[in-house]
Amino acid sequence: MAQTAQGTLTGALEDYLETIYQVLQRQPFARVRDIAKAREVKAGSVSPALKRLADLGLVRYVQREYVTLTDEGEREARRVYARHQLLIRFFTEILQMSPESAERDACRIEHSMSDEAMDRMVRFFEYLSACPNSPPDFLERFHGCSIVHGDAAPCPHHCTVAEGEEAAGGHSMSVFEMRPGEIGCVTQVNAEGAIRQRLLDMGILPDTRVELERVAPTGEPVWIRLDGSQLALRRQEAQAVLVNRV
Amino acid sequence: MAQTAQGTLTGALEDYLETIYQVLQRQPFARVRDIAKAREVKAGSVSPALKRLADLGLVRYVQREYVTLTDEGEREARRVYARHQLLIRFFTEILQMSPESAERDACRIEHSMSDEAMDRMVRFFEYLSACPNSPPDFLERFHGCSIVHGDAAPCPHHCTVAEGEEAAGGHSMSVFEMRPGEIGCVTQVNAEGAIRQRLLDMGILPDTRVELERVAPTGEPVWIRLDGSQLALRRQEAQAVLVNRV
DNA sequence: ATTCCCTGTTAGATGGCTCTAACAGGAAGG
DNA sequence: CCTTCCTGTTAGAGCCATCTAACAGGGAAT
Repeated sequence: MAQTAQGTLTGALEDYLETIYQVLQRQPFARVRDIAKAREVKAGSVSPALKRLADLGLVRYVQREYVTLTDEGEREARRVYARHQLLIRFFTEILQMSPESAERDACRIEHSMSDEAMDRMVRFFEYLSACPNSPPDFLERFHGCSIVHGDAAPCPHHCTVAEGEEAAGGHSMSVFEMRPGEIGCVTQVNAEGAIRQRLLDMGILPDTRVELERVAPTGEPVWIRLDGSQLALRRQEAQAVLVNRV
Repeated sequence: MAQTAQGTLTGALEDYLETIYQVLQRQPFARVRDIAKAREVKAGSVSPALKRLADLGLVRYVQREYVTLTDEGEREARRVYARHQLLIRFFTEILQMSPESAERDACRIEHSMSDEAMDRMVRFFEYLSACPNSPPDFLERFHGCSIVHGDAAPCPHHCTVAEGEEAAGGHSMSVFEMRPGEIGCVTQVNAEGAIRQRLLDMGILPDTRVELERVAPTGEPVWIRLDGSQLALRRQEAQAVLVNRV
């Protein structure tokens, strides 16, 4: 995909390495078949990959024999696997993603994540579980909030303390209630499923500035300006975007 | 890199789309040169990419003329760009990564992130800023904790309330203080820089189970078992890994 | 011993992404 | 008018990753 220096450990090779590592944790040997099956790839693709890994000194590979990792290969495999595990935990335990999505995303992101990202993500976990100064029930509160488990009604707390927010400086309302020329700062996208995804994909994210340009005479398509581009929202969409007036 | 159905919007093409979108936000026109410069790619690589984007109906592209996005192209570009912005904010505002790393990681991850991951990440922001039930000073406390701004000494709170943790069930100590056969659950990797990274790369992450196997007579290399593999830790490393006895 | 099957290797093809180098088109200037 | 320069296109090459299909080697069954 991107340009890579030749003879480099590429994303796919990291994947092979990780796969071999995982196979060797379950079995005392790793055959081409096992690797092909685990990676959902044909056997014909595995051989050349092993050859390249052997050239890089990460794998001991005698044709038609079992595959083993060198010390450096195992170190590298552990490195990738550690990222994998960390991402899985972050996606499932913190963000509450489904195991399937977490696995899929982790498999792809583990290869393009910087050391720094890993470092900071670990600190997040450390903070939550090891720092006595952290709110002890943070995750429970987060996951119990209706914002998070999507199928519930809009956050009741949010509605009941709307006056509190107004006191704090902004007016809480939906884009549908804005007047032409008004500017709002998005606080929440109060919708589920396809509508929510459509709004997020448009770039309507928390803390984004939205200006209402005009409303169609029938009231139905609402035109907003965001990042310099114009977007049309249907009634249902406009009502779902909660903002603070600024 | 991976197998892609032909005629598909691939990661690199998404990148071109996003680049065009960004260029068009600054300028009223997008030339091949602008795109090449922004993507740090030679002009010769841009032409065929534009041709493919035009075939997909995402770009209007007349040879030697300016490039513009079709409606669908702009929608797609906004989608990718929204992910980009979200990741940037997450990396910098939550995880406190440097702007450079955040930018680099976001550029690569934005193409391989599921809708679900985006959804849940947005909910995290929404929870922090819109749910009155969330700890209002969560980020301040998190970022103020010595676990997070790495160069500081080990978290003072952590040390002073060690008895509290013991009362909660586990003994807090370092791997260096463990006895052979003992099993510990990692709570914190109390090191910085290369040592920290090395430990994380080995898979020593929060909530990982570590068994102490044996200590060299000189006390210096400590052998541990983790996920079924043996690892050697130097004194400094073993002392940095804080665990709860289980 | 011969045959069959399972496994792994190799060769050839496809597609993506990039580069370099050669070439084309147009505008400005002599 | 011709030259020069800037820009963009094209062709050819390299690398990666995958597939399919043909082939090789070894063990087991006949």
